[in-house]
Amino acid sequence: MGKDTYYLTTPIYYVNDVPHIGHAYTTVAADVLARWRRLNGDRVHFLTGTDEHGQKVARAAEERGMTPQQHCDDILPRWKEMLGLLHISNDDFIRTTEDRHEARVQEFMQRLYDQGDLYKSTYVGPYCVRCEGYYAEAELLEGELCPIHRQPVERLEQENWFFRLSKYAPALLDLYDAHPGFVQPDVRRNEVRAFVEAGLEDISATRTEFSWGVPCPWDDGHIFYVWFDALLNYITAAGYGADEEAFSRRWPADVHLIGKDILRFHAVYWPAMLIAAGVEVPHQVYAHGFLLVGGEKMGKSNATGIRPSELVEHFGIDCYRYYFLREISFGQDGTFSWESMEERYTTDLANDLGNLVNRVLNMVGSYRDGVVPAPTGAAGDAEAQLSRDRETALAGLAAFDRLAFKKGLEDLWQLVGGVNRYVEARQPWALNKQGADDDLDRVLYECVDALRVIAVLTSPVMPDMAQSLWAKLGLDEALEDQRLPEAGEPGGLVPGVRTERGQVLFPKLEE
RNA sequence: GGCGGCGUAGCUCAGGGGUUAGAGCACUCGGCUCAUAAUCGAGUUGUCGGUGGUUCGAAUCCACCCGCCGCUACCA
Repeated sequence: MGKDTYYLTTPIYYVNDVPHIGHAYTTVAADVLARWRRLNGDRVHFLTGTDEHGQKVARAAEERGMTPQQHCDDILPRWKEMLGLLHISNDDFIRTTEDRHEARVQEFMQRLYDQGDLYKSTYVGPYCVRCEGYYAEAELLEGELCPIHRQPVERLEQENWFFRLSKYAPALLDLYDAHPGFVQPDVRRNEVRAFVEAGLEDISATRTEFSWGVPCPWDDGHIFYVWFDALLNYITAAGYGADEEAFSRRWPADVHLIGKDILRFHAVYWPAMLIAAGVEVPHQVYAHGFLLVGGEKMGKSNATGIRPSELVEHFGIDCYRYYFLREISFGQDGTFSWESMEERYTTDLANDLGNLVNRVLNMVGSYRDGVVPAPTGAAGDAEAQLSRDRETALAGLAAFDRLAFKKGLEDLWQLVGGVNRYVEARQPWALNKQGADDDLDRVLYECVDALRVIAVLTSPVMPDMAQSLWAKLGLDEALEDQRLPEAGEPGGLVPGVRTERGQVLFPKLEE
């Protein structure tokens, strides 16, 4: 069995973090991409999960008087709640503390060890005695101080197993050059390439100063460095070493969606590990930008200031999902603000889309008792223009495959605006007064048929709204059974269906 | 310091050697009245960061300068 599945992943989230709009951003984008591929008929496997090992987790657990496992189990629901809140359609959820993961990690690392890619050496790093742990240089405060105790750290040596990363630098450079799409966007690829070209050092792959991790099978007292453990989730969850058939259908992953802060691990360490083990590398690592809040980088301090649940409560889940993808170019940093979210809600969703649905269904209701008529009147210039707008939307949405969500949504709104313009051009209220029944039938049919297409095309981004809209149209088939390109073609609507005006979509926000 | 990127309308941004520089939002005027005072049309605003250069011609290429940002390894 060869690969036949579109496999995409989010990072696995560190349990100690509190879910904030940054995590939600990556996850929603991945979900939209997953739903988009399903809409196009792909078999999709969408993975997310939690990263549960490491010293910080062990410390946090200790402070709470729990075992690390208890601590993780206790916090896990927060992350699962986020997925529920955002209506994420992941097919699997991996925890790095699961047996299916740990056993495969050990096998993978054993393989690297057996073939000589791991060797014992001495790691020297800044160590805080009171923390009983090492820090990254970047974490230290001014003057080599421990960030917690504000006391000088000392250089301490530790015997570790090192991964021969340097050996794979040429292979990595070949990879970046042969597959420019491996790291995206281009800026990020350039960074990664420059980093590797400057020369790689081998990296330590095990730790001994604490024990909360996957045990090293050939050397008691060593556990694997959490990044080796964490990155491997992408293959352990896909069936590596356990279900070779499933694995071969999914791997290599089509895309790992990540934030740019973890680019190096995904674009350097990860492919090097895979190349070493003789496993194919993923097709793409896509690093999106940061969300800025009030002009500042999202950090631990202001991250908790805006909770996804707060925004979902105020704007609704559909607007939440729509806003971040429409407002910000996915590969670049972008600014979140309450005001811009209100603006998107009001202009794009309430005025353009919600009102369009309402005005169309109201006319079908008053002129034809809610029943969609057959398009009897002749089609002319207005219909041709509407058709072009539909083409624009369909062609434009393909931008989603490049993770250019903003561009795709812009083009999709060309159709929303197009239907509004079409209504203005044909003035169904005038046709009704004149008793031009055939023409009116044509217009109403075209409008509802376009709404049908809009429901289909918006469904990856706003699945709830799309479902409500679909229900209003009274169609027999299920929305989730719709597939492109057929469902995007004109005339797919069967005359005679009974529409229901119902509740307005995206009612105006309260002041 | 090195490498890379950015600086275009009030705001967010697109474009990228060639006729009068674009989009959305905001704003102004007009039309319509089916609709969530929604919608549709028309219109206003720019020394395209600065200086110099290449060119018949530069916002678009080059150099330098100013301002901002990213990467420059073992927290995740």
